[in-house]
Amino acid sequence: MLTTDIPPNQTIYLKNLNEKVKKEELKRSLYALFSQYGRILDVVALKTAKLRGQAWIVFSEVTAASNAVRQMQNFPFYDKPMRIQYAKGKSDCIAKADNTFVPKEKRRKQEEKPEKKRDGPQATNGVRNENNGTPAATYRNGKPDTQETTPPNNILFVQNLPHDTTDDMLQLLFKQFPGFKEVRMIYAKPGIAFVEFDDENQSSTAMQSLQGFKITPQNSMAISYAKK
DNA sequence: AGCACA
Repeated sequence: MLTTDIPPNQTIYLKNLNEKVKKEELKRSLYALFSQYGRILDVVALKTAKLRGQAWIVFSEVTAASNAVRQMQNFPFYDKPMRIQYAKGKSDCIAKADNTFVPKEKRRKQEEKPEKKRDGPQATNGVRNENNGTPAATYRNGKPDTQETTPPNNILFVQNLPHDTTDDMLQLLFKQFPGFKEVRMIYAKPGIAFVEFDDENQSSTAMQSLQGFKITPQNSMAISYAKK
C-alpha cells in the first residue's frame, strides 16, 4: 500500500535516475551504493530512448531487495531522488540459474512452473539489515584489517579504489553517515582518497561500515585513518 | 513516464 503494488522480487527497478550519467559510471555507482544491502548479481542499465533513466539491480536475496527498496527510496542520487520498486519480471541471470531462461525470440508465456525448487526451507538471511536509520555494510570479505596501525582521525584514508572512481561516487557512499564533510581525491595518485568527517567517532563509524566495501568485485575499499 | 537483460 505504500509505493508498491508489485510483489517482492529479488530484482529492484529504479527510475528517475539522472539521464546524463554515463552508463558505465551509473552501473558502477549503483553497485557501490547498493552493495550494502547484499550480494549483487547483476546491474542492468540501458541508455536507449525508452530505457534511459532506469536501471535494474539483481540481488541474491529478496530480503536484500526489500531493504533497498525501503531504505533507499527517494535517495538523492546525482541530484535526483531515485524511485525504487520491485521489478515486474524475473531477471535473465536468475532465470539462467533457474533453468527457466528462454532466449529472446522464444518469448512465450513463462507462466509455467516446470520444476519445483530444489532446496527446502532455506533460512539464509544473508544480510540482516534491520536498522532503518544508519546504513550498515553487512558485507564481510577477506580484508578487515587495515585500520589498526594509525591512531583515530576524523579524516579517513581510502585505498584500492578503481582508478576511474570520482569524488561523486565516493560521496554517494560516505555522505550517508552522520558528520560527513567532504571527499578529496588525489588525481595525480589514482586509487586513493581522503574523506573528512566532523569528528573521529563519526569517521570511525563510517570506516567500520564501509571497510572492505566492494565498489567493483575486484576493488575492496581499504580504509584507515589518515596520518596527522 | 518509461520494466530489460547490446
